Amino acid sequence: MTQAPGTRRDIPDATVARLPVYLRALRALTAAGIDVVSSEDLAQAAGVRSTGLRKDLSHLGSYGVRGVGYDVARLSDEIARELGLQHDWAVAIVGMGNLGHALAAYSGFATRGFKVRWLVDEDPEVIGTVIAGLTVIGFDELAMVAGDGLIAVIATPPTAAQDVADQMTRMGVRSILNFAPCVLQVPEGVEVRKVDLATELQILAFHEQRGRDEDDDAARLGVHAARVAEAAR
Amino acid sequence: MTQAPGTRRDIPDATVARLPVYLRALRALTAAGIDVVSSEDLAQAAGVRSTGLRKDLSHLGSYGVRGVGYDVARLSDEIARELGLQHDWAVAIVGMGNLGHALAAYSGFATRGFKVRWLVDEDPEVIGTVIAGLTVIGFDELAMVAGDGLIAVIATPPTAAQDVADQMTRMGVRSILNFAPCVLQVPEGVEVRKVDLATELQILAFHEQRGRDEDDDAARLGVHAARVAEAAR
DNA sequence: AGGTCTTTGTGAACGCGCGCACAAAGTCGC
DNA sequence: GCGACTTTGTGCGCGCGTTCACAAAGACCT
Ligand SMILES: NC(=O)c1ccc[n+]([C@@H]2O[C@H](COP(=O)([O-])OP(=O)(O)OC[C@H]3O[C@@H](n4cnc5c(N)ncnc54)[C@H](O)[C@@H]3O)[C@@H](O)[C@H]2O)c1
Ligand SMILES: NC(=O)c1ccc[n+]([C@@H]2O[C@H](COP(=O)([O-])OP(=O)(O)OC[C@H]3O[C@@H](n4cnc5c(N)ncnc54)[C@H](O)[C@@H]3O)[C@@H](O)[C@H]2O)c1
Repeated sequence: MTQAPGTRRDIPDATVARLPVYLRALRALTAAGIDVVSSEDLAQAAGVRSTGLRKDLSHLGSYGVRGVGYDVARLSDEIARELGLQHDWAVAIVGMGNLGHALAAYSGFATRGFKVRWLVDEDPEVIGTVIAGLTVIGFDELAMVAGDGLIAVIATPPTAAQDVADQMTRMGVRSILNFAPCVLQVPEGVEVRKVDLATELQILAFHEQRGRDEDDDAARLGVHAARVAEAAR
Repeated sequence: MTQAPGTRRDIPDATVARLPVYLRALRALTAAGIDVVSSEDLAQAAGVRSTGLRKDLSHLGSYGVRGVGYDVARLSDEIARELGLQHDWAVAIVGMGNLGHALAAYSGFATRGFKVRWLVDEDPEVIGTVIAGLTVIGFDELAMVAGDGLIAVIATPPTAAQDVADQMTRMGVRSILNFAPCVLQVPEGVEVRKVDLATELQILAFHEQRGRDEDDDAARLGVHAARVAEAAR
């Protein structure tokens, strides 16, 4: 590695998006009692090519041992550090409907560096109720307690999402995960990631149809070939 | 357009991933009573650049009118056709826990070309119960009724996901949306898309930390500059 | 009917990310 | 200790996607 400690490294977005997958695979290896892994095996577990994995890891320094592989614990720590997961991040879920309930009850956040700390809604009927051990609060209350580095999850209807995003950014939130199927306008410096299930299904539908059309083509070509053969004799 | 009707067009993956967003924006315009839109305005609504939007649309043919813009209804139809949304697609949700319940109750699928037709679980306690108007069934029952073009949504714990995927592919499913945080191995020709919330949050955490570090750097540089200034006088 | 003006569609340049090939480095056997 | 073997780290080329610049096409005004 030619990287001085403490120096800012610019890691490609594509690599950053894969680091969580590597981290998950590494945790699974730890749980299985494996403490050294080759790039080939780890790549297999993460569903990528080994050469790509090595290039990704090279961006955070050279923590592998040639002829041996990577120390699972060491690499886990390095990736976690790079992702900023030494400490838990506080999460606020906004919109406690069907989806908000499921998210509040989800145990997968706590094991991966996040603590759902606030549940927020607008409906006076919902505010004050207890969900998964947390009392639902309103925006005014959140504005008073929200600290730096809070991550907001928007699970309101799309009609309310922009308004919610505006309020969150006003109180200093710079990271938003949006489940509402709509485009959010946010100020410079605020990062939005979206999860859109219907969009995912529509992409699947496109390929499903394409596969079906290709089958049709194959059938047509088969018929055509048969006709040619018939005409030829 | 230099494209003969009925010819297979190869549309870039990146474009396919954006078509659903355009379609959603177009539907909103229809609802607002707008029937002609410029690439500039549509791009704004979709959160992309107008030049990129036009290039995307050019892949499906030239349906715009120069000097005017695009006919909203016409373009909606063309995109829906391209995505294979003339008819609804049947969806089976596997794993009726917290997330499965929320998905089954979600109204956003029906309005965007999908019909949740089967709810599947393994637990005998859950099989036979009615959720959102549908009776939960087991795999054996699904295998008997599942038709061609079925899209499977996996909402089971990650430990069960691979097994579920195997069973689904065996019964001919070629499109899977996976919510379990794990990598799925599937045969050639089967398309898997994954939704991993913890991964999304970790990507946000990375940028959040990076922003924080940059603030630190700015502060440090400020201190440094002050010291330099002090030393200079 | 002709001119102007708006907006589309596309060729070309650019940058990024992926895959390949290979050298460097370190381990293990003898 | 030395050689063979394993596995990492990286320079390079290629293909894809995004952006830019501009010409073509049609509407609208006079
Ligand atoms: N349910 C799902 O499985 C699912 C799946 C994908 C996407 N989504 C999307 O997630 C969002 C939530 O879905 P849902 O099914 O939970 O909806 P829901 O109607 O059940 O719940 C919405 C909640 O948001 C609250 N809310 C409304 N406006 C608010 C505001 N301004 N501030 C704070 N809270 C507000 C409401 O009081 C309600 O509790 C929707 O945008 C939906 O499209 C849901
Ligand atoms: N709850 C959330 O908000 C949330 C968010 C993100 C991801 N996830 C992921 O989604 C998945 C489901 O989460 P959940 O909270 O609903 O879990 P859950 O434990 O509440 O429900 C899991 C359900 O799957 C069923 N199941 C288990 N094995 C099965 C099998 N082999 N075949 C069919 N059904 C089977 C169980 O009977 C149960 O009903 C998990 O992988 C979780 O990590 C959940």
